[in-house]
Amino acid sequence: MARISESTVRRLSHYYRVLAEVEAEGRRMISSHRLAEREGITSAQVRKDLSCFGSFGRRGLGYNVQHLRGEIRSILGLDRRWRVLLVGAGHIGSALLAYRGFAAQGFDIVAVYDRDPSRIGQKNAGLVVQDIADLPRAGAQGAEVGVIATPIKSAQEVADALVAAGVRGILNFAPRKLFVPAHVALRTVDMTMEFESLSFELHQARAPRRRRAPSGG
Amino acid sequence: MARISESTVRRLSHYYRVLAEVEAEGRRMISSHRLAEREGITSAQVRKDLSCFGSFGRRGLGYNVQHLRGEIRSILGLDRRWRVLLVGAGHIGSALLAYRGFAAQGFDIVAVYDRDPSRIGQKNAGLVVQDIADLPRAGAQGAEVGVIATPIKSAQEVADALVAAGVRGILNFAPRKLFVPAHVALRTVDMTMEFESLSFELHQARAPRRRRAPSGG
DNA sequence: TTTTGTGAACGTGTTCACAGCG
DNA sequence: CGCTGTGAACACGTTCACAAAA
Repeated sequence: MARISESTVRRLSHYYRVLAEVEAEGRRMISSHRLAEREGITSAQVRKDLSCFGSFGRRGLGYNVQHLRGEIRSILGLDRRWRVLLVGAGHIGSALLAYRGFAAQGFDIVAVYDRDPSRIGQKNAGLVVQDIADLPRAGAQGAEVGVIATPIKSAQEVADALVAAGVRGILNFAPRKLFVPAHVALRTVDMTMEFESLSFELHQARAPRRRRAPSGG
Repeated sequence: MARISESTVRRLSHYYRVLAEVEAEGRRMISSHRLAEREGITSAQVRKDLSCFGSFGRRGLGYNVQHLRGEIRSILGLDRRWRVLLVGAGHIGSALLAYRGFAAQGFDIVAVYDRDPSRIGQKNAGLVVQDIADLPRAGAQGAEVGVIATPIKSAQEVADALVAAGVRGILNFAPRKLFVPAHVALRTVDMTMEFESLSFELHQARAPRRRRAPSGG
């Protein structure tokens, strides 16, 4: 199997969600064209993405919704459960704990850690917040994934601890680049960056081609 | 000025944050090489990105940290404030309200809306949650940005309402593709997708090149 | 005829490599 | 000599266009 691009995987995620909707609507088949339409991309892109993993469609008919959804679930590894360690019981951490969507997709938060003594021992969404000093023992829990929801300055340190605890993947919500060994998968959700990117576009829209003088031609 | 790629803008965000750190460390100058190192990219990339907007460095010396940071702040439009409407006072919405980082970067949430009667009228981080039915009047508040922190099924409808209310940019936290007019900037933060992308990579790492038979060659 | 699957063409973003300046 | 700024080379992802299958 050829190398799969990050963009393809992202779109697979989208297809998966669209297929859930389409299945709920009661449709049995869907063409690459319709699938593309709902994602705002081209049908060729859809077919190319799917062809990385096999031939799931039938010429002249399209794709069987239920079957394709099952295939993508399997490709994305969503047909199994992942044990997750959450570090940081602040606003974002609490939001993640409360969000039921992750459990629905196979991610079970099995432990929560924090550094703040006032949070340690508190119960949050059914889990008792543990001292981050106990994290190294977490490997024994068999968790494969770590989520970092701490302030920026602790993020790299926490990442190191998670790696030492034996996780194979990290989802980082702190807005900074983290360095992890090659065998550890890393994804970063950087809301700050999205805000700034939005700010850039809004700013550009007002003054699309300024050079030096604000009043100049 | 040539068209700026999305990736360049994202990296600008990163440079901006690194420069803040570097400035706090008391350094006066920084080379593209050092800047790149801290972001895990190449120095050519840094220079190319910056050259889209001007010549901020000095050959043989590098870039003045404070000056470059100011330039990027201006490029990203962070030297002004943006008025933000938040829709959805659930877990994510509350986390955003409580997060002080946004205000620090120029984003002021000026109003919060929800559909749930049990939330409407409640005070959240100093703001009274308003009925989403009152959103159309929001245009009068002069808000330029809308944040969608609602469940998936309401997201498109809320986007339409925000556009009608006159926002020029939307930051979407609901995991689905939204359709907005061309003059409205849109960014989506899709945590679910990041989880699934992580799941894919972890899954792949286990069985990197399977075909059909799990036991076959 | 409809729609997939895919090589080829195309466009965009990244890296290289070096001229030019300090 | 050190480091920036940048055209040229390269790699990668997207779109086109069509043969093959239903």
